Amino acid sequence: MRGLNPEELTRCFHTNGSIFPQIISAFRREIYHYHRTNPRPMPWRETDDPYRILVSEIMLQQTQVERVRLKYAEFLSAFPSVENLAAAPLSDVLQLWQGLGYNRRAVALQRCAGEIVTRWGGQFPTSIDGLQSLPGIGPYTARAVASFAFGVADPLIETNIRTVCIHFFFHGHEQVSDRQIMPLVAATLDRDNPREWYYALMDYGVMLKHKHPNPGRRSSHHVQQSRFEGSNRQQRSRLVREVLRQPGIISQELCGILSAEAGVVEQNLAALQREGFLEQRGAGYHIVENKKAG
DNA sequence: AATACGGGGTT
DNA sequence: AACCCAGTATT
Repeated sequence: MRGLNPEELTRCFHTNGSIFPQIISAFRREIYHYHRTNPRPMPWRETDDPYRILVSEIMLQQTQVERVRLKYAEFLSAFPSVENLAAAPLSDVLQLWQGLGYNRRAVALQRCAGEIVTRWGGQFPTSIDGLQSLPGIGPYTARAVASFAFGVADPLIETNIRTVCIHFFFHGHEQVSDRQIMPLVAATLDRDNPREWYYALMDYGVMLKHKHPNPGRRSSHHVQQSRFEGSNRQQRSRLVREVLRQPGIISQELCGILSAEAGVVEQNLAALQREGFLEQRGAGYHIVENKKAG
């Protein structure tokens, strides 16, 4: 039986504008109790290696845990170290990434590895600012890596944490912004063990979504996504797959295979070049190749 | 502040 | 079919 009543917590928080120590303790007990009694083992929770943690965090952006498990093992087996990833052909990285979604994450991750090797001497930056200066690493991922790899306790928000806070502290509220949620994350954070605390909070959020209509819908940042079938995202992903399958393929052939209009294909090709996926040699399109030293 | 970005699993 | 996903970069 839960000792925390969302209505009561919400009223208490909003009439005082702050949260009492007793409430913080009770909240932590509830979250940690669930975490202890419902373990969710994950390989990236069993390491302190920043490289392994970064790989997991990039894969987990907008992607569910169960879908990441397999790719994660495969990826680390293919690219066991940051040096290894930095030196790998982008086409290998993209090939392995297929099925995970959001290919640009793979491009960013490899660039990130390159910068860590060349600009940071192979050592990960340990500060949030240093991490966030790297490609593909934003406010959440910088703090996640800092917390999970280096024990840095700094408030962070992602979808599960948002869900938990809205459920307990914004009962009956709509259009809740992250700006409103952040003080709660900061106040309740277990500064002695941010890593375990965040794991627990995230697991609790996942559970809540199974038991209630997703409280995350009451976030002001919640957006309904456009359909994938027939979208440009779909075209673009097929285009990348085709260039992986047939390096050097030309625009005209792509139009045929994808049964798409030339204008659409040209536009996607141009965007993929700008974003560092593709390069054109003669008429043919290739996945970008590493510059060779010497 | 809005959009684009993947793709598969769950309801 | 709709909904969801350990977000980020660009407009």
